[in-house]
Amino acid sequence: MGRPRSFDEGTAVEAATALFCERGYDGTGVDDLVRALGMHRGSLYQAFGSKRGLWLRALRAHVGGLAGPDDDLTLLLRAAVERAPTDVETAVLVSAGLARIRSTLPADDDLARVLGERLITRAAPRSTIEEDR
Amino acid sequence: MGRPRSFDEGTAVEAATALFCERGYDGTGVDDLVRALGMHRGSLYQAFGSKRGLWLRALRAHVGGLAGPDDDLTLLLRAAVERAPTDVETAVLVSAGLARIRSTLPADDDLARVLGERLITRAAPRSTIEEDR
DNA sequence: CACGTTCTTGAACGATCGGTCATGAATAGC
DNA sequence: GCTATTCATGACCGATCGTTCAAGAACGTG
Repeated sequence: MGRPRSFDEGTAVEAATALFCERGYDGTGVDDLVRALGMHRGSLYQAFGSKRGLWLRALRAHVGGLAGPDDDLTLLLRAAVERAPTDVETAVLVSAGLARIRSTLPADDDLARVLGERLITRAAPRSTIEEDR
Repeated sequence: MGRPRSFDEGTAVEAATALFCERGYDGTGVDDLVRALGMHRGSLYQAFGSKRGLWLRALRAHVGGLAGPDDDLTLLLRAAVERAPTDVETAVLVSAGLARIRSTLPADDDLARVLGERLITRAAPRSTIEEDR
């Protein structure tokens, strides 16, 4: 019973994921989330409890969807570097994500190489995939 | 001429480096820096221009001191993931740092593996080096 | 000693931070 | 139609953000 929700929770989590990928956890304000998700502050806090709650939801979904080394690893990288050292729950989810990717690789120690490659690509001054022109 | 500085710039940059390593860029407030550096806000801004100025100073020093794959890469990792995507100067310094490490490795593509290993270690739920007990 | 210069000191700024709360609207069961 | 329950709405909170600024103290030079 009660008033029905006017937003789709999955869609909201996806939008939050996109924002967190682009600006990181600390770089994303609740106002940004409110704007991007198209919901109001109160609704956001009622649905997800806190900014961190929404972050964990997004990360959990991201990790659960990981299928192989070619997936987008942006959120996992940000989580590992920015949040894992100070947020245990994030660290646990990151571990799970790493395990998922590792299990799809021929050799266990290929994981480090895959992660390193992604990191190097993302950190390039002009973070463009194409290299010509 | 003029009044002499009451702090050592190198020491201040080192203290800032430690803080940025521990809490990241966004996670470190100017108040934190002021406390850790033992100087006042005005002095900090006069000496380094801005929080970002101090960050770039610290990162530049860190990158310049990189000698091999066994060095502490925390600041470089944080810079690559947290700042490089949105801060061109940071991205350039990260590139320089990566190049320095790569040049000390037998094969070029070993760099990715080294970085990935560090990332995995740092992201572990209990970020401890020892594994027993 | 007076002057120009550089650094110190700490109060103050507007902006933004994450989070809360009271009010009202929409639904289901009676 | 009444009640209970859930969600929407947006104003509001204190805290913290990065930054600026006016005043004064410490130096070298004339």
